[in-house]
Amino acid sequence: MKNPAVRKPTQFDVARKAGVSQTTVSRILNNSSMVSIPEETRQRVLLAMEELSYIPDLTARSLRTSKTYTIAAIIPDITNPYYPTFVRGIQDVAEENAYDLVIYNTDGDENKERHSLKSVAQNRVDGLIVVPFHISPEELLQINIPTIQLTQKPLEPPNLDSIYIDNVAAAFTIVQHLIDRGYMRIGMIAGEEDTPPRKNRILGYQNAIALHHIPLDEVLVRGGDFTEAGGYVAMQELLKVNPRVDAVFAANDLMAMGALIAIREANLQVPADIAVAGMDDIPAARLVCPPLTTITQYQQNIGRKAAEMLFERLTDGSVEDLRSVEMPFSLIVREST
Amino acid sequence: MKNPAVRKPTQFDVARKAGVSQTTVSRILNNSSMVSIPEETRQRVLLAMEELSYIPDLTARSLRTSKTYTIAAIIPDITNPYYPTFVRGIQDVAEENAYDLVIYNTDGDENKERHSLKSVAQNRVDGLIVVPFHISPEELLQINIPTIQLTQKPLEPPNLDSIYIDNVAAAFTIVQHLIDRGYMRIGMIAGEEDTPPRKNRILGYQNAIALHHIPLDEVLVRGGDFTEAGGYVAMQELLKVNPRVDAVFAANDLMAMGALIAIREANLQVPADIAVAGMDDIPAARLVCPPLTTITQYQQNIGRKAAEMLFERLTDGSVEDLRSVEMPFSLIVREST
DNA sequence: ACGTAGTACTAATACGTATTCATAAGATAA
DNA sequence: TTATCTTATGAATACGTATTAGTACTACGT
Repeated sequence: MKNPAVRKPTQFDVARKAGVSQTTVSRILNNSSMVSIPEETRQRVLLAMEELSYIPDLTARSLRTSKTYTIAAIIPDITNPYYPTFVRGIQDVAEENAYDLVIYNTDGDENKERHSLKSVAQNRVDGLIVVPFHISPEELLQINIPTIQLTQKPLEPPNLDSIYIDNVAAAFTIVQHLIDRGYMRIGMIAGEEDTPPRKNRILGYQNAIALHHIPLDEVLVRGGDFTEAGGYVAMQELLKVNPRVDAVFAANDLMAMGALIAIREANLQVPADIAVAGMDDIPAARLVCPPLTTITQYQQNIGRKAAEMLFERLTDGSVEDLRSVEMPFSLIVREST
Repeated sequence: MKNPAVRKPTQFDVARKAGVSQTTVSRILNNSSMVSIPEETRQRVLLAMEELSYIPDLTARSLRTSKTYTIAAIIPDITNPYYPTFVRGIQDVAEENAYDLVIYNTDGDENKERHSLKSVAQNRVDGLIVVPFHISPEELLQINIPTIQLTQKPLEPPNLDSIYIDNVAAAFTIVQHLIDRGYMRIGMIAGEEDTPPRKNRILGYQNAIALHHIPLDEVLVRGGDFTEAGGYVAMQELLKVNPRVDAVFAANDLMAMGALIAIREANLQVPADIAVAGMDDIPAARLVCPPLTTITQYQQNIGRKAAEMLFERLTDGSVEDLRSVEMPFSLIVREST
């Protein structure tokens, strides 16, 4: 499989073959315009490279230039349908810039987040895009590489570039939609404790409820861990606690889908008996039945934008002001409400 | 954001601070058991590291040791729901081995596949897991690093480690299931031309059809590009070409879901009028309606196994025989058939 | 008393590259 | 003709680490 006998050719090998110095080879590779090289020599060297099938060693190059041509993304879980599109957005931009992407999954776990950061700090990457659940901006600042954060709102104070959607407004929008539709007893499945999305989405929910003097009762429930199973359990609890609930807002689509199943098992109809709204517009949202009303965040765009901001930092280097970019969301009404 | 003034501390800085040589620092870091270091010295050095918040430079380390502690995965598209779980399996094993993972998306495009390979060849990674659509084993051998391939069947000749599920048998199994259920006019949505999965799944389909002397007609259709949209169009064509079709086997779940939509729009019932079966058991498969009968490949296990095989090569180094590992699949019967 | 065997270190080097500094030959200017 | 400027090239070095090849110094057996 691996042939240890043959050493990979280096610039020295190419140089010897072409009858020039390693310096010249390097110059041709990077076509340094500072220095003139006759076409004849250039061709001779290129030919030698070809014949030896020389491939530059990125590691050595990195050591010399302090550039790894790699960026990192720290996300909770690629298995959560929210993230593949987000990551793909990042990756496309990375590729356009001839960069690689390494991915860390933290499962929203504090230790894993820290661990990922440590890895990133070892000069492995030139830049970082992170979806922080527990890590503070201060910790991110410490590792001292260009970083873009996905946050829930503008950073205060803004000590790091960030990109966010207004989760409070988004949650408000979808609950408002439920109210407009005439639903009055609106429960919420809120997701895991101590996570940033949970807090803001609850806030938006409460704002909408308060604004319309809707009887709040005690319909607010925690919903597991942003998974479908969590949503399923939470919905069962909701139905037990308050059987009169006529609509449910789940803090993400996965939980909304779990809720759909729980409702079906309770022999109730969606949306006739209970309306269900989710959030994120994951690909499956339009495929379940009934198709899910939700909020799209245009994840791929967020990924792209984050990466673009990062590369501006990487290439431009001009330390402009820190930016906090708000991204749009929009309501997608389908048949579940 | 980035403070260029402060140079990151190196082993030399630590050494100076602790009053020892850089050699000693390196020894302590790698706790080379070949050499004895008194506890007192060790503590002094560790303290110095702590105070300077020294972090080893992976790039330099890589150059010296020729190990990058990174592996690569080349896959078609992380946005295709088949792959996140597969990747997660790889990543979990990588993490257990303190390795990072970099991901390349090829979109099944030949140029992008080649391009990813080039990147991998630059000594960026210690090993590679690849889902090849167009790349030949010979090309993979050329880059001369430990590689595990996800294939459709045992390699012939086996010049590279591979892991596969028996796609022919899997397709046969699910078509057999349709036949058992009494369906007689079974169409297939086969996926993109010139792709390995397509060929084998068609073969399995044909085997089952042939075995039972089922009238074949001309119900076999190409189905776009393994996407839901492709499945949608293909199903429409199928219905037009042969309105009497009473079951459809789609070569993956995404296309099956597209088919479900096309069928719904034609005012037909699943499975009463037409049964639909997919393949892959992506997470959404059980959430659509009706829930999809399909074949699971246990993608996460495949990812894990591939990574484990890779790390055996990486750590053990003993060039054992090449392996071709078959992974299990199983039929999951839901309400769509 | 003297060789031998640890013990506790260090100096020097190599990994493959990009870059700075230097140089020799030819071209141009004076 | 001589001084200066280009052009074309190379030698030497640094990036930060792991490792090889020493070097003192102490302990110990005989």
